[in-house]
Amino acid sequence: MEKQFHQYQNPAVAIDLVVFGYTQKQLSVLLLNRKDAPYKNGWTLPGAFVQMDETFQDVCLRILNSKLGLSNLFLEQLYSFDRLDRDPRGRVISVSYYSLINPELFTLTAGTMANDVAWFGVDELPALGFDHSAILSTAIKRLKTKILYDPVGFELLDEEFTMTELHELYECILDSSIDRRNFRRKILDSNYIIATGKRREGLKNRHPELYCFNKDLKQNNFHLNITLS
Amino acid sequence: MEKQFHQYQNPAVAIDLVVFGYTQKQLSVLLLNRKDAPYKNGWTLPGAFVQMDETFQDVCLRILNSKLGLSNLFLEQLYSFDRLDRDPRGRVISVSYYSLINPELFTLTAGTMANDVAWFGVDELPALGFDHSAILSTAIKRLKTKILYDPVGFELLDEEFTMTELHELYECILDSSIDRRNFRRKILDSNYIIATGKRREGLKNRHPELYCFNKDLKQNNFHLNITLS
DNA sequence: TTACTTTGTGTCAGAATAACGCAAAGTAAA
DNA sequence: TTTACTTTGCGTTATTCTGACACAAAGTAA
Repeated sequence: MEKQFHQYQNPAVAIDLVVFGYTQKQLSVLLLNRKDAPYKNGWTLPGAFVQMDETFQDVCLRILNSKLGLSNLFLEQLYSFDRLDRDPRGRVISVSYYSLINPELFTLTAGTMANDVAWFGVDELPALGFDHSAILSTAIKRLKTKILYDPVGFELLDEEFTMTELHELYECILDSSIDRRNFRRKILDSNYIIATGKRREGLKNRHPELYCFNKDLKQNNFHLNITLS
Repeated sequence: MEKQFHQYQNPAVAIDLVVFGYTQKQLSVLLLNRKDAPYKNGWTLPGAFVQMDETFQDVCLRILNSKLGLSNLFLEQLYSFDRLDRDPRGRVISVSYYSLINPELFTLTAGTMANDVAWFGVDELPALGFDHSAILSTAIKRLKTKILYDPVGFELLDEEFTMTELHELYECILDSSIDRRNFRRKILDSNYIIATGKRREGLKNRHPELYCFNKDLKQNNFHLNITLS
């Protein structure tokens, strides 16, 4: 150990999570109402400090565990934030991750740190503590570009979904309208989404076809090149 | 200040830099020969610890300053690395950045921490200390995708360059051959690169046209969609 | 002068794409 | 069941984009 490890104090390192969900045709984010200062009773992204013996992934799972009944979910590093004054308590560097889940598969429970935990539509966000608005913007921007070249959207849907549901998801995230028929063709041409042969129950006669993510497909070009309008 | 800031020790945070250069038709990386343990006399990426009052950018410039006569250069955050055992001295989180420079515009000088500093072609790399091979792979992968949709390649060339030089740069970074005539068409169609009207001196008669980056152009789609072979 | 390489520009067939038509299936209400 | 309407699945077509390649003028080296 050299001087860095003792002589100087190190910045604290936190993980902040942007958990995306999709319900009622709306992209939502999981926020947490803080029980303690700073930003007491204010909304922030869920987060936690990185302890000496924890990897980023450890911390992510710890956060998710204390706020959700978690499962194996999509998790990707987003960006690291470093503004000196981003935390009023002192120097805290934030390494942010984002996650995609289907909210209907989980039940929310506020952990010990929070008064409440809730989904907010990305268009109806409250003011956020720390620099979490900047983190969230970065996450939304990343998601918008990511779904165009990487098949990650399915993480937000049921395992089986209709083409219309997938289409609405893309229109919602990209915040623009996409021609229904061209979208279908591009999605199916990619071979990443395949028909299950099944149709959803609960309607009168026949029902729209169900599709699912093609797990067998590893190496392929998924580049939607979607025309927005 | 709550318990995080005193009761627990925080991981150290370091910045590691991948400085790319391009000379003799080869993509190179700046490496540093360490004077002290760990990895004494071994090669690593240049790096430094983040002090309490420094932003990431501050640290990047500090590193570059002590190793190069630096100017305003392209600098972008790459990824944050967190393996518990990535530094034998103890827990160190690394936030990596990468930078693109034209090596001919700078002169290297080894700082106090290093025996030597040198350029290595990305195909002739020595073994690297810490997890720096992983950082470097991440940087190369990022660069390969980035030049396809963002006009950053010019950072590696002179302000004025021939179409052939740009073409060779792309073939070198992407490690594949690109049809010369289709490349030219796509580059010029993008309007990001324009002819200067000038021709390079020093040859017998007439010389190939010079081009430069179009600074006036802010919002445009630069998507090369290059066919590799 | 000759033989060769480099550079600038064009052509063209085939692929990809945006825009849009249409009919069958599903739904809701009388 | 009939009627009016919406949703879903599948085509068609004109246009643009792209890859592959030809060719000649300019530059270079003997």
